[in-house]
Amino acid sequence: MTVLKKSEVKRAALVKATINLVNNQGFHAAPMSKIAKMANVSPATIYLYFENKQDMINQVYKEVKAEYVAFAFETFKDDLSVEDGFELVWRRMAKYKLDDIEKGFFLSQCENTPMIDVESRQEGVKNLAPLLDLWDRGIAQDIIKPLSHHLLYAFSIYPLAFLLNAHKRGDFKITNTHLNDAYQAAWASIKK
Amino acid sequence: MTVLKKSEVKRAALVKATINLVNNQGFHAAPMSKIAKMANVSPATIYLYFENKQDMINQVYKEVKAEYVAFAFETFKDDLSVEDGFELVWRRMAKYKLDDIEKGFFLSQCENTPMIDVESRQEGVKNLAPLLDLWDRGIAQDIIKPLSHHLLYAFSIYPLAFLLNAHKRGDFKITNTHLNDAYQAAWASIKK
Amino acid sequence: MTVLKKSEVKRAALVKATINLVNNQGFHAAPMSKIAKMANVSPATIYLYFENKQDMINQVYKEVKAEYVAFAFETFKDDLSVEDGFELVWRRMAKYKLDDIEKGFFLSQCENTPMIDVESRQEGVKNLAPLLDLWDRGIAQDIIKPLSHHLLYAFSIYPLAFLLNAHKRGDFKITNTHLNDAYQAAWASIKK
Amino acid sequence: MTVLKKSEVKRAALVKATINLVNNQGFHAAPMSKIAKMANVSPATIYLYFENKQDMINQVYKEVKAEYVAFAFETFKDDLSVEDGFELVWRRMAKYKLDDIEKGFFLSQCENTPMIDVESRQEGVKNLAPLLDLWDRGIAQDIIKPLSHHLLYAFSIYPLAFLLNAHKRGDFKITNTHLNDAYQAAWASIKK
DNA sequence: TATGAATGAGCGTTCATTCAT
DNA sequence: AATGAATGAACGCTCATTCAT
Repeated sequence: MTVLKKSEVKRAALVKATINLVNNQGFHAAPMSKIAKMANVSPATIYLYFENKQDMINQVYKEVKAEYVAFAFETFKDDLSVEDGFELVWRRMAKYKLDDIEKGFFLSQCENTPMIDVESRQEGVKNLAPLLDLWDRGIAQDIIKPLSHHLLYAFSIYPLAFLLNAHKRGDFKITNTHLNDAYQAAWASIKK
Repeated sequence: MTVLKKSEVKRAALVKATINLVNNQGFHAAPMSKIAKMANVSPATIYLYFENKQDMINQVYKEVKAEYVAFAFETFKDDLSVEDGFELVWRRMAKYKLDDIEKGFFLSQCENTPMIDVESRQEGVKNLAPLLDLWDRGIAQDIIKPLSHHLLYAFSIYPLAFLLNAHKRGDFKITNTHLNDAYQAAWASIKK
Repeated sequence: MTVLKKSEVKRAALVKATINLVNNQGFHAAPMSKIAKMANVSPATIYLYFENKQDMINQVYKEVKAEYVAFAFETFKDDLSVEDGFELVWRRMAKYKLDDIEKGFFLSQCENTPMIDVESRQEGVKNLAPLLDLWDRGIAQDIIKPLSHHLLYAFSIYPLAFLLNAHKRGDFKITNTHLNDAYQAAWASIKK
Repeated sequence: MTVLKKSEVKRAALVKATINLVNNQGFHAAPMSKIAKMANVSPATIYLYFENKQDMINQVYKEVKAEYVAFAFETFKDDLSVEDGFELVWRRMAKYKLDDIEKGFFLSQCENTPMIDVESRQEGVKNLAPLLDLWDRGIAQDIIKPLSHHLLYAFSIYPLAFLLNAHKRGDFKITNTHLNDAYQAAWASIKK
């Protein structure tokens, strides 16, 4: 509607190009010049939208993470039972990552790298609040083991990243059966 | 008479420096010049021990991975029951990573990065054979769920990487209790 | 309106610097950094105009060679007699090299070096076509010895390079008399 | 016979390796380490025989040049007629270069490069004294044109370098007929 | 005499970033 | 808002040379 619209297009192209390039060869093989070329803009244009490369990576991370979490919780409602709620969220997380492998893989790569700064990572975690609340409810109801959120996350959510990586590398094809098995394993690991 | 050739000392210093620098800032922030400086050698010396940077990273990865797996299986015996065997290996894996956080974290970082080439990764996986055999035995004995090795690994072993990263980042202190809880979760996720 | 884009100025400066440095110390003593400095640009700027050092040398060679040949044939016409045509071209070749000793010497240095790739050299030779045609005409008219073009070139044109080198080195000053003598020798060597 | 003998072998191997490598890719592609490897000695050993790379190249040049000239004049006698003497020397020069193409090509490459220092080049020229004397005799006898030695050399000897280069590059195969033609051209260019 | 290990300096090249328009 | 040209700094790596034995 406004003049800004055009810029949104360019920004989106830059974000997409960044994800694409980082995925294919890692951060070190995603130079600004290539990102610019893939997004069909001048290198200088990048700096109209982002402060620098660090900032760009972090913004892209935060955006994708936010989109991911939003999708995961979109149909979630507080009145669901703990188990139903967890399964719903878990399956939507898996769905998001499998439906948009590029973004899913990008998130996985960011999970362990020091390129994402502390603040961005914390902001990413904050979005998970509804899940943590659900876990706390489950713990209170004696349905879920009374463990640290870190442990619950490590065993029920984090494994998806590994499966996705193996899937993307071609080592392992995630079928529907695998997905069901995986959910069962996730739930088994945290349920009381 | 064990003679430590000077070269082995330098090589070890280089390996250590590589792990250290990669851990602190990621691969892209571990230039050869810094690695050399940290290892107290000339940049040119690196190339007496490694073909190039790629080769260096991969060799370091393979060495650490081999050491890690060797440690994990050191006291393992085939006549252990499936559950005892798994717990033994799991706890030694955790112990290795916690005792030498630097190496543990380095392995985590390597898990997802495209800097490690396919061949090195596969060699790393090959070392896990005894664990896979144990799982197969467990499946045959109806003790462990009949799942793909990828799934078993994702839920019972991979979560350790997440906990270690959080620990290293200072988000989360891994206590003995956590470790026991974690083992319970790992076992719960794969046991029938 | 002839607009000299800034870039053409820089490119020309780079070409000039390359010729200059290669002449003074040979290819191995003409590092990109020195070339950049002499041309008053950043090292990185070179790569906006040339793909790499090889490409640069070859482009410079081809340009100078083309300029040289263009000059040599500028006033040549097909209706000249064989002898007049040859003398004209020969003298203009000599004039070009003596008027711009730097370029002349550069061409000499390129004549024998493996730094010039096969393709560039062949392109350089292609430009000589009118001279080869003239020789063929001379052979047909029984004015010139029926020799391979290589032989005709070796004895009538190539010697200029030697004289130029000696001149540049200061061993030998090429006077007008020398030039006339040289032409006589060149003609004597190929005329029937 | 003496201890020196062994070193002569190594020295000779180094000289040969230098010629070989310089020929194949030019000076810039003949690093000391490769030369050492090809001569089956340690890089450090080179410095027992030569002061540094410059010195090495120059010594090799001087040696080959001396050998070449010695061969050329070996059967030459002062009582030969000017024309017979010239033909004899010319043909032996050609023979040397064609019989040992490696050395012949090496000399050609040295002819124009600034890598050979002034002193070495002059020493190379000094060896040609008998030829220059012959020319002077020819001039006195009114058989040869009264030209500067530089001119006589440029037209009667230097062309061989061009033919050899073309031959080595594979552009042009020097046959016996070509050789005879070449001699005729050489003589024609300088004879009165 | 001879070496393999080691090196500082410097190579060709690329990078994230900025400038002039 | 957008750019292509330009850049200083730094990269991975190689070189001629020296050192310890």
